[in-house]
Amino acid sequence: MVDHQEATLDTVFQALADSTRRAMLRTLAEDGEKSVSALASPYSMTLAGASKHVKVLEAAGLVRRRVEGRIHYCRLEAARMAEAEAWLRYYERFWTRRLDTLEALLKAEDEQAGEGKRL
Amino acid sequence: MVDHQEATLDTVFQALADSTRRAMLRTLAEDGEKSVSALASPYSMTLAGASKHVKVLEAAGLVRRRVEGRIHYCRLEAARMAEAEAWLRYYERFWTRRLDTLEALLKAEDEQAGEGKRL
DNA sequence: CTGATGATCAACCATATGGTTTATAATATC
DNA sequence: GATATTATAAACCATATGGTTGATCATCAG
Repeated sequence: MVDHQEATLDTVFQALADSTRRAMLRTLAEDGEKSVSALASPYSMTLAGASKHVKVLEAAGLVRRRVEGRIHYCRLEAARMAEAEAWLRYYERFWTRRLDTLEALLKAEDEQAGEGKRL
Repeated sequence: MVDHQEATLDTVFQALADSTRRAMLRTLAEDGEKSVSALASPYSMTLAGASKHVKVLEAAGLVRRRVEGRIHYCRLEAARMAEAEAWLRYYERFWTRRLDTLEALLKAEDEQAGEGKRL
């Protein structure tokens, strides 16, 4: 059980340790479903290269694929990030002494990302 | 600036993508300062191997080193995790949506069934 | 000074990673 | 059927990674 979780954290953190893949996840978060070539288009990289990145994300459980004809539609599967975030959250108490700095960071991130999410 | 942040996320996530290094960080969080060999002792690995892991953590800014005589004392530098956690936190809404929905459901049910109910 | 200890460095090895090119499979379109 | 489009697969390449062994350095204890 614990081993499985450790392996999951390995693959998730590994998948996140590449800026192209992180940008792909961000695109999926913003735009919803996208084909592989649509995901690939922003990058100066062959389609085959981008396809491999998508495969890494899929293997990490961060992306789900739905094949329709010759098009592979990808969508974000964010749940897998929960474990990673929980892992990091444990360490929050070690940096929250500088609470102001953190709060500023999160607030900036929040305003940049979540528009009109308030109820 | 953004590039620098991306590079930081690269190295931090990369450093976290190894269970030995994550365990070392946990040890430092629990026990405070530890020497390199003390950090290495739980693992069936040469001291040189463990030393390389410590170096990776140090390069990622997750560990600080204080040399005293021949002993290198390491301590956790958790602040660097804040960016990584902030990055992940953006995606929280994609996995908590189900919880939000559930919560709304329960709240409606609660209001319909029992008045003045405490949360 | 001698020897043991804590740690790094350098060289090496096997495998993984990020990328390419070329080929192939599957599906649209003409 | 012929051809173009979407995507993967396979082979390859350079570099990175996780680990080892052996040498070296610095320091502490006799």
